[in-house]
Amino acid sequence: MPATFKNYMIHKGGLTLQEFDQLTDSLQVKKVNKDHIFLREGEICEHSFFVESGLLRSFTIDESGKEHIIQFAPENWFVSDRSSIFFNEPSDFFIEAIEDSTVVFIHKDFMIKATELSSRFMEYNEKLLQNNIRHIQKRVNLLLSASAESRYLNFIQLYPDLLLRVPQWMIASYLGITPESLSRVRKDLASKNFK
Amino acid sequence: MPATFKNYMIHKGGLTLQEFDQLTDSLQVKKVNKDHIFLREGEICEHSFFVESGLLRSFTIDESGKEHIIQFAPENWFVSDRSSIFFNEPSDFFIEAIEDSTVVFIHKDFMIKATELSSRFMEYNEKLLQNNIRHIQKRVNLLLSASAESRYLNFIQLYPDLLLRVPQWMIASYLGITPESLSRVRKDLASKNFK
DNA sequence: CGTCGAATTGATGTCATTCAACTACAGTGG
DNA sequence: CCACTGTAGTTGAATGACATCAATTCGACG
Repeated sequence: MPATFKNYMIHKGGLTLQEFDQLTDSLQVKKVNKDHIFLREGEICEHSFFVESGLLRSFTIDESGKEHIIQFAPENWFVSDRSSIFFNEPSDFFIEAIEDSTVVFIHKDFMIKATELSSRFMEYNEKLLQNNIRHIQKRVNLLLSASAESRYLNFIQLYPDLLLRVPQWMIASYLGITPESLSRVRKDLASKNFK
Repeated sequence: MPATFKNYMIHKGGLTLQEFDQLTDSLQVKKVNKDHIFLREGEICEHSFFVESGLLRSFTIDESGKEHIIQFAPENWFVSDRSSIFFNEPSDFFIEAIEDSTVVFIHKDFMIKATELSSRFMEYNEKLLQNNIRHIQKRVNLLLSASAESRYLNFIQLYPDLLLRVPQWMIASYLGITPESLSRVRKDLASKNFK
């Protein structure tokens, strides 16, 4: 019944129709409202989430109460706390809907079973992992080397679609700056581009 | 002949002695001097490196010519550019010895063959990957949320042994600050602790 | 002993934060 | 329909954290 997810698993994940149908026990599709919380800090993450429609974010809250956004997950993205799932540890972060969304809850068993069932899925899964590493690694690099402005420019070229959908203060949080600073960065850029 | 590595693969990596011996074609042990470069930006990474003794680092160089240290690899650590190996892409970074070192060159075939040979090794390998993600993720978090001082404190409790071996300007580079700033941070900490 | 890179220190500059005020707007309840 | 409220975004002024530049010291090593 999760049509998008099913297609995704079959076309990109390397599962056959029959394999997929053996795994549906570990899946649930849910419609949730904006602000729904899927995972809280301290909980052990039991599911990955696949976004069929809508938009999720994952974020931490530091000792001083500030939020730091780890990742946005729009349509056809996965989000979860891999470490929490894999090592069975309490999660460091939160996962929340920032739009009304339709989300597939993928129980951790799904991945295990799918991996046993299909070597092509296993490869796909490793590819996801590797991609994830590449992605986070780039982010570390940016944070180490780039100014707020160039991080923002990088953001808009990586996620042009999100610009319109994500409130500005969340983008600031993703970039590691304050909303005020982002506002000023944008002002600067605007003045540069129109003269 | 790489005794430490062999032990490591058998005790932690889940390989049997016989399995390991089938794979030695993909291994070479080399002694290299300080400043030896294992990988340059733009090259495709063909090996993982296992440090038997000594100390390596991986780092990027940004457009303005500044180095940013990604990782230190002391004894019994692995270092490589996973993304470059996995996706067959030019590497973003450099790998270099910062002490005279003995290093096992692990050709990318090793991992592939070992994974086919042993499901226990496969699990071990995934664990390495997951650990890697956890580790980088924590770093992103620190960079987003913590001051230079607390990043330094975090560093010394994570890698107390490296403190003595790594020149200070490299630690600064790892933390994403200038050597001058790190010097001042240390001065501050010293004055706090002795009064 | 002289040289070179690492580390420290001081003076100054820059970028981003903080705090506060203000605008704009969407949602709520009277 | 309008006032009330709360949140997002912008702007300004002051502050703070870290960078930059330059000078000096320190220690390792040839």
